[in-house]
Amino acid sequence: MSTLTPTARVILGLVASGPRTGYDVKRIADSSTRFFWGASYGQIYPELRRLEGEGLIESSEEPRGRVRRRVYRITPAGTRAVREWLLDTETAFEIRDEGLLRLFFGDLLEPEDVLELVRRRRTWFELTAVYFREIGDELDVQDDEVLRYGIELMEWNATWFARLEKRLSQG
Amino acid sequence: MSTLTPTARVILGLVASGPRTGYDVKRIADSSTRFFWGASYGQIYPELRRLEGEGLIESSEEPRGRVRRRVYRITPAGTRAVREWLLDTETAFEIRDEGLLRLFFGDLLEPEDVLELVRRRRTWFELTAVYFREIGDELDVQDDEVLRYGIELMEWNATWFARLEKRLSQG
DNA sequence: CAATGCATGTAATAGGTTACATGATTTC
DNA sequence: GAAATCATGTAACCTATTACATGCATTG
Repeated sequence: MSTLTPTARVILGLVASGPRTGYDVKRIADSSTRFFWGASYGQIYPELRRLEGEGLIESSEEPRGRVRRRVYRITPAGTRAVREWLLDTETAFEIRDEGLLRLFFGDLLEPEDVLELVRRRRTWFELTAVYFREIGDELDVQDDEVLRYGIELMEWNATWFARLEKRLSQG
Repeated sequence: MSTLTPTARVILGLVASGPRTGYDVKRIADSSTRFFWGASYGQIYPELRRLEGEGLIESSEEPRGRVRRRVYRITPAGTRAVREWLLDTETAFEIRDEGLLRLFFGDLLEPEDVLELVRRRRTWFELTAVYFREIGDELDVQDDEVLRYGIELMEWNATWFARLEKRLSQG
């Protein structure tokens, strides 16, 4: 049983959700999983071939006119692999947040600079929350738990930094 | 002006906070910035030499007994570089969350499996929140905004997944 | 005297992005 | 007929982790 990379699992999951071209995978990932696990072309096309080599997906040429086009579909072995991964207990959770890093080194700055940093951060989270809401309205996916999580996480962050802002400006 | 990698900035920030050996940097990063930006030995030692080569830090041999030991200190140019970075507006924010990815592909699972997944996630966040609190108690850093953020973020997540759990089990 | 901690380092490998090249089709 | 979208791909590069090697000092 080969161990798949996280990106391979994203790709496998997307193909398991329906027949996809490499281009499809990129497009869908960019508008959904991107926020918690992205994928670039440099990964997608080689990985699709690798997954096919391992028998987890299979493909057929389905050109549109004269545009060559390869559609991938999940195999029974692929379905088993996806389910196995989804039921696995291992949990990778990682935040890479440069703003938080800056706050951590706040002692190296003047108090007013820290305040400005916090203010910018609050604004950024507010804007991102709005942006996520717009995605939901456009795609009309009110029942998407993950998108809901994203929106509420951004809102929580905006609130947290607004509170810190108040504390710092009064403190 | 060379552009520093995020890890280089973490290292630079830690050296700016006080004289450090490579070992110090690793130890401190592991107990603090690790949760939002880690650093491994494979990065630290070469990066310290690179930063010294650029004149942002300088070092001196300060052996303890017969154990060779090189202590790095920030230079004026290094101080300028750190401040410049801290005041920069660019914000890298990234979450890599496999649990969320699993939830996203929930349609590929039976509802009871999704419920179990959500339950495990809730538990994990609860435990992590407790763990973060313990770090705060041990280090006695009640005024550390970043640690506070970590604790509250874990608690918010625990609550969010508890709510989802309820929603799913009631249908 | 064993285990743990302090201390430095590197080679191999993994994982991923960026930037580019190519060309058809559809939409405005 | 220009621009956007669909579609596939790769070479070069960057960043980072893992696993290992080495050895002294301190603590129980």
